Amino acid sequence: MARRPTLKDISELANVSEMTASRVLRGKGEASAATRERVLEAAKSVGYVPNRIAGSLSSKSVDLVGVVVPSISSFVFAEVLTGLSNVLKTTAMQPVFGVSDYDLETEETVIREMLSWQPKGLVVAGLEHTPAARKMMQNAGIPIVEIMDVDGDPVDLNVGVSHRRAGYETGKAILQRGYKRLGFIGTKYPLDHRAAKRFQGFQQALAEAGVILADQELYTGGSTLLLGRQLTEKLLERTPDLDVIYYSSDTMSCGGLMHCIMNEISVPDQLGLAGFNGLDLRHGMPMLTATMNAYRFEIGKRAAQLILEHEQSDYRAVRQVIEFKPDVELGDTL
Amino acid sequence: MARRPTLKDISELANVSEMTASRVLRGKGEASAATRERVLEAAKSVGYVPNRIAGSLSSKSVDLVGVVVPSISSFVFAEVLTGLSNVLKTTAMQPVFGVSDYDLETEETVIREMLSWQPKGLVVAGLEHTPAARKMMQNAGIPIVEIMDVDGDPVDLNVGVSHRRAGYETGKAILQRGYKRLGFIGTKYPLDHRAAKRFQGFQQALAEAGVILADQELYTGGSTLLLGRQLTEKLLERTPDLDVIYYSSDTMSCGGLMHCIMNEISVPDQLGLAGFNGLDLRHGMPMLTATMNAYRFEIGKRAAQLILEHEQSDYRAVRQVIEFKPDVELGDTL
DNA sequence: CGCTGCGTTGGTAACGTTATGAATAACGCA
DNA sequence: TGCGTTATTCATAACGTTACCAACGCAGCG
Repeated sequence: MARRPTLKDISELANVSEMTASRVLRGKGEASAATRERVLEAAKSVGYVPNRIAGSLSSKSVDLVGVVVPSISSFVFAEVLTGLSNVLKTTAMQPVFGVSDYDLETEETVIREMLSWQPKGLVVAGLEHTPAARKMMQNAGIPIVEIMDVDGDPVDLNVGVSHRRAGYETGKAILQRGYKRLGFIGTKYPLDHRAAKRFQGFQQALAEAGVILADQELYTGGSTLLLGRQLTEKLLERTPDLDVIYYSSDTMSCGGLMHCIMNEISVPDQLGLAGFNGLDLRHGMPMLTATMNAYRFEIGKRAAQLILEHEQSDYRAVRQVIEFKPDVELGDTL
Repeated sequence: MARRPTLKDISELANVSEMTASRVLRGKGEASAATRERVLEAAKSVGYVPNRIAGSLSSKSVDLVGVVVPSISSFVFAEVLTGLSNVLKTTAMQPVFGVSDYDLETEETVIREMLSWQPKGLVVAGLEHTPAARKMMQNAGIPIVEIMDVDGDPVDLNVGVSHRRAGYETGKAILQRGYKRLGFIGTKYPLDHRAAKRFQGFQQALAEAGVILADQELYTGGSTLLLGRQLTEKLLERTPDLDVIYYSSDTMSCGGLMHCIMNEISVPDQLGLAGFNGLDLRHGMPMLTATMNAYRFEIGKRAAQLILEHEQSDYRAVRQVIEFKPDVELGDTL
């Protein structure tokens, strides 16, 4: 009653060796119809569930893929995970998730935790890690895919977009549309390295055009519509002559749009708005906000595919970079 | 070079037994400062990562909690996972996720997969499962927490809200506000059992008041703002005299609100709107839509806590139900 | 100086499964 | 009927770690 049934129980019930039972249950190798029948019957009767831990230890192979992301509450990573999971579910692989909370020390712990399960591959968000984490990943002997960002020095495989480029291109597009008084609303670094890179790229575009950022508003924590509304209001109160705002996320820029609608600020004439991510949310809004797609779903998919492609026993890092190069989408708000 | 270092390598490097090395690395039991030093040094020098598979097999205990949800792209489950992960990260437990895609056969496979890792507990969304899945969960000998929904017969532990009640209460609230011509926009069952239950509860409230649903629009797939806008438009075109619409999700009702704003339909006078979930999104909108909170975050938290509380070697199902009973929040749109 | 006790350390045997190659049974053919 | 083959089946040894208990060495004490 108490103990979980093991292969041994099955084999005794079916009057075969453990080995034969194991083969029948896994569908590997030959077995006579009669034996197969008896084993299957025995397994069913006791509700046998194999012990993968023992199996993996013995076969030295695990059907797990580790995934480490900074957060799961954000849409961004939820979509990456969806892409990943869509690919993996066509195989026997199972994803194991860990959350780093935008903290590199936590990330190191989570990565160690993941690797200790000897997964077939590891997907990690971002290119910034502690030296110890980097070393572990280098020595892991499995494909490591760093995702989202390509601005940096990857350990092994790398799939993402250039956030520096995203900020730069958006900055240029804004200037090209004739805006002069630029504002910025974004997260406080150094928590979010990618947001910081977008800001740097943005600043570079301004610098090249000899334009100075008129004002900015920084926040910590998640992006929400409400916060976007509130910070837009605050920024405009302080600097009423802004004619465009660049947000570090579409959620925030849509919040900004809400503020404009509620206060009859005409977009994009009186105020232009631009965000980042290419979120679906934008399509429900009264106006389509400007953005640059972050290819979240595709990145997840590609990361999973890379791991499947590189699955082999003695793996060595290959340092392949896959960069998606989205264009600025002006929408109706620039 | 090729092989991953094992405890044996460490023990040879540090000139101690494997047992001593193991104890030092786990911080269990005593060891002299000198030995500890040498072992730690050796482990660091070769970048030792323990093999949890072997460890778990030996100690017969795994620090995993299985989680099976229908989808991760939806906010709803992302928040549940956040709550869960927030609690688990204060412990040594690690969540392992599986996605069932709203398909019971897939769910059965995923549950079997999860259980084969001998997790400390299993969290599953919903109360509807295949008979085989139910049986596996009953025999698992670990705490099983069915979440989201309490309208049904749980295998063991159960945390959620009554969706039947949610639909019923919302229906009553709508009628109480004096609305006469009621419309409904929701997902096509039987995919989403919970949405179906909300609809049933809603219908019951109408029936009790002798009111007949004036019109409805059903859809499959995820809820988005855009779809909410489109279906609202379609429904109103077909039945222009509707004075209120109940949506099976806040995402959809917010989309409906967008439609109203863009078409100068006055809310809540000309048209009332009500949704479900208590999504954060609502707070960024020009008006706060009516809703009923689904306690997503709390459910995740509570599920994790239940598993921690019931963690013990020979576990027997206890059949405890924890029901959250949110009130209808009228917001500005009813 | 020998004995007791405690702080350390090590040896051995699991844990439940699978890989491997050997053993057995069954079969076909001459 | 006997032998070579092939189809099944099995016994054994891992896999890397931890639990359990025995053994060791040293300090303190009589």
